Amino acid sequence: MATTPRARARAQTMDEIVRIGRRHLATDGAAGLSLRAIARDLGVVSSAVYRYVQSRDELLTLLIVEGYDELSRRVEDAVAEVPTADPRGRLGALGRAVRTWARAEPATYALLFGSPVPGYRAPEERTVAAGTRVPRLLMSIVSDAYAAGRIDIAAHHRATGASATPALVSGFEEVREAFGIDLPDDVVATGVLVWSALFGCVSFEVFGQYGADAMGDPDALFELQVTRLADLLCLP
Amino acid sequence: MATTPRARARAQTMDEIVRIGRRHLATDGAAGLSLRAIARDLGVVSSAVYRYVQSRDELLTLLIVEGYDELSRRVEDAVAEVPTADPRGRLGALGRAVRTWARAEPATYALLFGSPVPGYRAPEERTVAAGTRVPRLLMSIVSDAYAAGRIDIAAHHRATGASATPALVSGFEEVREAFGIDLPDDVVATGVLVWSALFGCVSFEVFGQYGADAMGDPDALFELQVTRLADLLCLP
DNA sequence: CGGATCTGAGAGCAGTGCTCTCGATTCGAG
DNA sequence: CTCGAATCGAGAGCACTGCTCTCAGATCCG
Repeated sequence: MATTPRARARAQTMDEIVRIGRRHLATDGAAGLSLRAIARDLGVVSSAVYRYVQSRDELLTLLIVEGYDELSRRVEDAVAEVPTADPRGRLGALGRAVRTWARAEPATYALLFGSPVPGYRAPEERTVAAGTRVPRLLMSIVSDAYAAGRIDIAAHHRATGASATPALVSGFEEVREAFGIDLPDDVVATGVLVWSALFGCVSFEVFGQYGADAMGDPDALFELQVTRLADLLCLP
Repeated sequence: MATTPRARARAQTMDEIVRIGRRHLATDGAAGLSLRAIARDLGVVSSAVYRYVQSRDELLTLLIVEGYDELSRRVEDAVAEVPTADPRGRLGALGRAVRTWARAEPATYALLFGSPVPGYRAPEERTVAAGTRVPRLLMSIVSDAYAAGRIDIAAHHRATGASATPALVSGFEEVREAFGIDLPDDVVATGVLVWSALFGCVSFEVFGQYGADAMGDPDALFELQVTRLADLLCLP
């Protein structure tokens, strides 16, 4: 199908809107994202933008999906460079990729993992697929290591211990299904914890919770944290 | 000094502004916080509130400080109910208190620990003191346990291992000083990790990163996560 | 009592998201 | 090639925001 000039122009304008939106997001943050400002940068009157983007929230959704995709791509590329036989290295690569991207694109990171934008409800059918790629990859790293018998189960049980596992958590069946993994409950739980903890560390750093420069060497601190998270999974 | 009627009225109005602000924060989120709306609820014209609050950011700061204070009070109360000799119980109480408050006041929690409000810079001299009470308490739990010889150092070193400690992290001297603790580097690092991880877990839950109801039983999941974090510190 | 201070009202400026209408352009079927 | 239909940009307009300014009245205090 020969794309008509009009369709071409439309796609081009659409791209440019998202591009300018990304720039404004990086500059002024999510709350400062203004369709009128985008229209100005586009050299067009404000109402014209509404021919392309239904609303401000629609643009937000576009930026969210693109953000997830970009983060996922970076993370997947980084992990792919480490052999499957080195789960600890793969987890480290994943963590470093997340942190590097978050520091490079703090506004987009905040849009994805920070406070939900009030009044904005992400349409799940458009964002979940993009948003689960990273946790899926993390779980697959754990799953591969477990399947290959490379998780020190004895150590894992020594750490988690029957008495230390307070209650059987229901609902992990859905997690197993959603992520296509087959791991025992305690390993799944630890995986979820590592996932949350990783983003907790990155968020604290990106959002400035550590307070100015309280932590002398953020890089070294993060390396240490990632190592401890791998310890938590008893990865070799 | 006998407080004049005018001073009394002023303090009262001030309180009411903050009270209404808190309500709006819970209802519409930080971005939806509008001085004009507050003025309306106060039955006063918009410019009048500027007699009490210098700007919207000033109000934000007031709400932030109050949020930190409230959270800290809850956490300290919860921890105080557990004897010092039970560090694991104290850590659990701390975590549960944070999570309970965060779920009860998601908007305030987001204001404190979510994406930084764009264009808003928290005046450190007013927020850091309030903001460090919880991490200070967490560190003191760890410190007390360590001083009492109740951290299984052998297990801790088995987990962290010399080879697993990638690099010496400089800057922990400042942390030790700021928190008034005297712990070896690896224990400090683990404490910081536990702190970040705890808020990562809570943030993921409050901000809906787990996706709708993917996790069947959030309470049980959190208990499990807190237990694993205590394991990470090798607490008894 | 009377000057100084504080307070609320109101108008106004610049910005926002979003809707509507109205010409002009472009598309595609006849 | 033509003509109706679809698309597009411009502009005005509505309701809202933060914030500033001025003005009149209330209150304080020496």
